[in-house]
Amino acid sequence: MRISQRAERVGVKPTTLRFYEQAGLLPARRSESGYRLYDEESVERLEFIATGKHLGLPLEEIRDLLGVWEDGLCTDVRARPRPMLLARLGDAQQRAAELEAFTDRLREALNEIDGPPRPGRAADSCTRSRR
Amino acid sequence: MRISQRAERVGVKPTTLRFYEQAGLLPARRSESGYRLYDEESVERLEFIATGKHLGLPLEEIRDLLGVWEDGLCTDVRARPRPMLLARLGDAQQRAAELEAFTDRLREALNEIDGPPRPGRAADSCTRSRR
DNA sequence: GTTGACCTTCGAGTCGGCTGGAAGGTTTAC
DNA sequence: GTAAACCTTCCAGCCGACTCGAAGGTCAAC
Repeated sequence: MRISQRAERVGVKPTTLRFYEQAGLLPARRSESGYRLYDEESVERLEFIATGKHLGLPLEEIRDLLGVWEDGLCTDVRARPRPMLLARLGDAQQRAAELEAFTDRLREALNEIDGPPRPGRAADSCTRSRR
Repeated sequence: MRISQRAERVGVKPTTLRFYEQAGLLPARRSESGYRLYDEESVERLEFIATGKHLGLPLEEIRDLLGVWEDGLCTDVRARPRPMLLARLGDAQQRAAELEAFTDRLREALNEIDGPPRPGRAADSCTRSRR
């Protein structure tokens, strides 16, 4: 599959795929004439990249993590990715906690908007002070 | 409290606070001579900003959400922020799911690294194909 | 065999989010 | 009263992550 089709199927632009290749995130085979060729594995990688990006990881980090999936489980590299995985795991847990606090705040705001109008709170009581 | 102290106390640079003010995220009172002055509320706002950033929201979005906390609960603006809050809530839930899937993959990789060496898998079986 | 869609590389541009420097005003301590 | 530390505005620069355009090669269809 060539670059345009792959790009379209995952919802990005061909330039982005070229950029990812250059950044070491998405290797591509080449045809005889030099065209990039993508197989199904590239979809998996691109989904992984999308998730990492959505979680706010920089491409460099995503590239390293991809390296862990891709060929990181061989004995000779066993030791290397461990600290990174642990660090990322810690991040992810912290982020999950933040996310929960954040959704709580959002829900709270929604409740205040949607809930029954509270008697003690007139419209003109709206000041800069919160809660 | 002036800009340097506030910046130091929340772990950012004064330039960043000025940038946030200019971007409409962090208003500041001014002294007679024009110095920015920050009260305790600014810490709350900055924590909120930090969380939003950590969740990957653009500053523009964070600014709008801050507007909701800040003065969004008055009757005359009740209707406005609701769709945004719902959208953000949806995002947050989706993100939480992604985060969980991601930590699962991290843990899985750690298990493969740390776990007992599996007999059927020699060091030279390390190929590009995954799992 | 030429047209048009697609591909290549390379280099420059864009955008968000800062970051730093210059030129000058204020405050504090000696 | 002056030096150091801090503040102001303004404007230019940087970094990550794309995004685009130019100049040219490839390939399928007519």
